[in-house]
Amino acid sequence: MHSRPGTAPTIETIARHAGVSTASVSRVLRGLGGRPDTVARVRAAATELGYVPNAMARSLRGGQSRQVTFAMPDIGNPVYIAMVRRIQQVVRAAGYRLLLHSTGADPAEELAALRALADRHSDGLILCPIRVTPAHLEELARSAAPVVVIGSVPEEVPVDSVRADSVTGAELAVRHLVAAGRRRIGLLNGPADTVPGAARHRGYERGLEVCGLPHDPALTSFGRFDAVSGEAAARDLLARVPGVDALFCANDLIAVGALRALRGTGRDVPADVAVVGVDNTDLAEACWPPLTSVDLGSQERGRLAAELLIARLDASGRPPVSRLAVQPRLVVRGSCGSTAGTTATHKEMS
Amino acid sequence: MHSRPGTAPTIETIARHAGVSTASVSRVLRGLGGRPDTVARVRAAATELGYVPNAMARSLRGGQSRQVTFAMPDIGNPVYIAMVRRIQQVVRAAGYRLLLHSTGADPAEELAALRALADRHSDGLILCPIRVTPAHLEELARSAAPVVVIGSVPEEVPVDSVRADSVTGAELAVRHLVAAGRRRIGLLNGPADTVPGAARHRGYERGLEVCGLPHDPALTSFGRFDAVSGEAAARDLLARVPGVDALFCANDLIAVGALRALRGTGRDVPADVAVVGVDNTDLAEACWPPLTSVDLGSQERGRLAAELLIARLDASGRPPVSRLAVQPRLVVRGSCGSTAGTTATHKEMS
DNA sequence: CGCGTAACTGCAAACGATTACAGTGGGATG
DNA sequence: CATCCCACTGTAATCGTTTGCAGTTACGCG
Repeated sequence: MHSRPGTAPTIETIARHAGVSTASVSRVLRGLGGRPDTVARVRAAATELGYVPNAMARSLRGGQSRQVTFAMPDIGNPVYIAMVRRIQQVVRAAGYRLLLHSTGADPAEELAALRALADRHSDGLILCPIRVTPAHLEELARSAAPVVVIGSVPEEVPVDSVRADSVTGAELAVRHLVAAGRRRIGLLNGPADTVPGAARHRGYERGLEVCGLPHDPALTSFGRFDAVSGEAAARDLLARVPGVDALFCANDLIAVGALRALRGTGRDVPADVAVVGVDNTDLAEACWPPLTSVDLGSQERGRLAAELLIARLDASGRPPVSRLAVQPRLVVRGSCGSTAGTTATHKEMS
Repeated sequence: MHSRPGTAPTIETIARHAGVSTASVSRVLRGLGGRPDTVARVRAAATELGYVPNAMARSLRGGQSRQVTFAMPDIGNPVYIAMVRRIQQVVRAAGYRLLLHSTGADPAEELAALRALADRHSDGLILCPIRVTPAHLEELARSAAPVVVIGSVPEEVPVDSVRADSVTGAELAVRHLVAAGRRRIGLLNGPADTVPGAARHRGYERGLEVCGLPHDPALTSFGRFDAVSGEAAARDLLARVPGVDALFCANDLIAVGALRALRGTGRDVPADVAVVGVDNTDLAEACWPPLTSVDLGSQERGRLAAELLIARLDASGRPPVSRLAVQPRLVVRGSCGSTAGTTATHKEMS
């Protein structure tokens, strides 16, 4: 069983055991010189007693916890898992531990995550908000530790960020559907008052406009960013406008729900209705037909965000604020009855 | 931007500001009495200066970090996400933060997670190992902080654990397939030398035996626990034994791969080949046809593990070792051409 | 042999909070 | 008015580590 409190050897134990001062133990163990015999004795004592430095004491003294937090809306959405994976890679390589915080897309929880930085348990935060309220901006401005936002923040807030170009992504999807001969393209969106919801709506309208198609509000529906909501919204829309020949879904979860609804109402995908999702998650490969999806570079956003944060933490000088954007890429699969594709890039913007 | 180091107010700052000692500040802020005017002054100073107690200092003094770690094999597998979600719920409710560690099913990483407890950055660990080596048992026995294992550990290791009954789960699946009229049932397994791999293999054999079917080793294949491996294994098996009429897959990822292979070789599911997965993840609902899957109670295992850990952390007395087991349950969907089901229970075993 | 220099070492002060202990005051009681 | 009690407060030690500073030692060189 695990050791009783007060049992673990401290630097003091080692010092007594090796007949030197605690200062020497610390120095030897951190590799800062020492006479060969001292080094040997300390090393020996340390291994013999199985000494491990106390991380909390070290953090207190050193002023940093070597931990970073990732706060995301919903751990059930595979797109965030993709981010977590990359973030974990980067931060672990840099010697940081990763704390997780699934906020449930609740602004209050997001603010809590930001405010929690004040207690210094975390050296930095990667925040993936889905709505950005004035309160967010306020807290971002006075945050106690560096924050990197995955998403869009107004220019005037001097915070590192990595955003996807959702608008262009949605436009890409619509144009692809039009190129494939679709004319009555529905939009199954998430909540209208979220940043991604608004952006994808805008991109959808822009896509229609560019292609010279009319914008029929009856083809647009708002719900949540999950499969259950997606299925319900699709059924609704299909009932309301039976002639729909394509559905652009604001994320892959919604798309999966839509596929279910389409099967449930006896339509073939892609023959009767084409479907396109967003995020290019593992789900897109798992479902049937395989889902054409707009890849918003979640992996890359995760990696970049983590790298930005680490850079800011490790840099002694204050690097200038970075605002990165990742370019969308359409990954064509079976659900839209077509085969053309585009490729991804990301570019730095400021 | 975030505040420069040394800027944040400490208990000392508040003390000076309120004209009292640091002890009084601490007491007031922890709600341990005080004269009304003192309380008022301290509270006022604290809010005015935006004081937040330093978590590291508190941890050092208090001897606990109020953090727990969850180490799992693969964050890309939705079954572990289901666990994370529940674990996070429980530990947050108890006032703990959650650290994440995806080990990549690498025993060395798992051992590292165990040993990392020695630096006291985490008060406890929930470990989900996929192999259990003697080294694991050794480290478990001398771990520096409480550990709860999700999975099977030998009786003689006195560690809290929550296990699924994979053997019975696999047996359930096979019996169901036989009841649905299948006779040549293949097994697409993960690695043979893993605990779940071995258990599911055993359950598969037991199922065949109980139903009086011959056990043909040609129908069994071992690979990894992911979709790519599942697809390859399925193609192999189908080429080797064209007459297979059912595939029992050791997890949902493998099953998703198998579905792809079946479609690729022009077979209908469930008409030609029935498919059953394990874990009942979100994927089972997302794919087509919807996947019949053995629910091994991942959500409940996550919850129970977290509760066990919290109980051991908060309890002053040492609670006896708990070994919980969660009962499997078959969730029938379209992929096996049948409609009967069973229900889940879990029971305490020691 | 004396001196300067360099390497090593130990003491003690931080880091920021909690808390045992002792002191202070006020009010109630005799 | 003296006494006791109690609630409150402050001092200082403590958690375990790192690190500035000063003191020690050894060694090379003139």
